Amino acid sequence: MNFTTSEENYIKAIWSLQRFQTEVNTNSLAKELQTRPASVTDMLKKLKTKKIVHYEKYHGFSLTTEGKKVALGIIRRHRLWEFFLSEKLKFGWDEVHEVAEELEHVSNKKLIDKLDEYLGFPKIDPHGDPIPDNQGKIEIQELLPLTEIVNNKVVEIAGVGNQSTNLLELLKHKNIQIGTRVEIKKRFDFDNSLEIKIRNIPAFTISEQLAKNLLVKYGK
Amino acid sequence: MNFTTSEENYIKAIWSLQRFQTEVNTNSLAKELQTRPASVTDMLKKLKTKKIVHYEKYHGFSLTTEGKKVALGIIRRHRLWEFFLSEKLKFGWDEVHEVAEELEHVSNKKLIDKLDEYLGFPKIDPHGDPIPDNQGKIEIQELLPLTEIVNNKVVEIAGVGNQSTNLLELLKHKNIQIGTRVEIKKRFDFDNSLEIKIRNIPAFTISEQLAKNLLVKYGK
DNA sequence: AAATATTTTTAGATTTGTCTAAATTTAATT
DNA sequence: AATTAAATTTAGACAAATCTAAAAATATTT
Repeated sequence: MNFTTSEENYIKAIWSLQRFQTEVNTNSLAKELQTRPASVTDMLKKLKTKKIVHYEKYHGFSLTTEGKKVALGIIRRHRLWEFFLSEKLKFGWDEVHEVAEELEHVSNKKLIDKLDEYLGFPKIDPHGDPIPDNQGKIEIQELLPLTEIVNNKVVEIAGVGNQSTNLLELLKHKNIQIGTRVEIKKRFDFDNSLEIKIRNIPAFTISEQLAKNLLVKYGK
Repeated sequence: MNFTTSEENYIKAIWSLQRFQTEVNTNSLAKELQTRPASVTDMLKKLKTKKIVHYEKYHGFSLTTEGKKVALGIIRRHRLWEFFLSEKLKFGWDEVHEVAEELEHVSNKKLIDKLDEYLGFPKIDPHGDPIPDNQGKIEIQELLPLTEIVNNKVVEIAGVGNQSTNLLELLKHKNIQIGTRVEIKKRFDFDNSLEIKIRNIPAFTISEQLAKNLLVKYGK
């Protein structure tokens, strides 16, 4: 089945929200998509008839098995284009998301599979997120927010909590990237800010807000 | 200014038709876009308010200077993607057009300029059409009479030597149009007639006289 | 130049995706 | 449990892009 750009954006947004909150609701989806709750309700009805979401009015919603499959297809396209933009066209890792948002809606399957092959079947996009393969299989990554890590343990940044320009701008300024190794040196109870240390750079503090959005690989 | 996918398709189609027929009319544009004349009229009104076309009702239309500029931007994106698909992703030359039709509507300027650079600033797309540069400059196509082309090379008819009714009648009868792709299969020295092949039609011969008046696109 | 044919435009509907404002349902609080 | 607050949905409207059918303008033919 084919989906409009708008439908795809809804499906993708539901998928994203489902990862962090089991319960997805109309208001949070509206906020995520920068639209109105009434518009979300309208689209949910449509996606229900297409068997993409389970939905009973006033009682929340979630992606069906088919819906998840569709979502992973969109995520695959998005992340492959991000990889292409970063690796081949030399875009900064903080610039790729926005462009990939547009490219992801070109849904020609052959195009995406050939792009995948051309890129060498990459497993991880420039933000550290796993890229689903052409069967929709995705490697599950165990990532924890930096706030959960004990002091003095070196961990590697492997993802970010969201893709907002504001967050990415801040990370760029602070020179934090995917792959950067950090350790927490001190915690300040006053505002829950953290003093962190990156190799070759003097220690500096970051806000609780930021720390929550830095997802790190947790050594098993 | 930004344009919808639909607007861009109209602009591109007008540009294409303008190349071959000085006079573009509602019906031919409707046919080109596989839509209805009434829809064309609606869109023309819209494009007029955006200063993309000169248009007086019942009296034809054409792209403004601005409209031509926009058209060349779309053509540039289309042809760069075609080149990418063919050169990098190894699509067949007959498959690239369809995919490029979708990619061309992603109008991020930085993306296109970086893609151009990555591809080595190509001048010609896989169909032999020139690619406008980032200033919108396009190399004028060199057209050659079919008689100058070697055997077994597929070329596209892009013009005719003269506009006589007799010639046009003959072309119509033989089902040869602008855009028709032909290749020469055999040459007969006796009268310099050519056996030519058009896709889906059995090969047939044409006179030297006619071949001299068929102008074709010559890559490079 | 009158009649006919063709082309183009208008009028009014339809679909998609959105909105506001009001109504309804569910959740939270007293 | 009744009231208030919050979340969600409905009703009705709108803009974009399309369509059909009919009307209007232009072109062609007799």
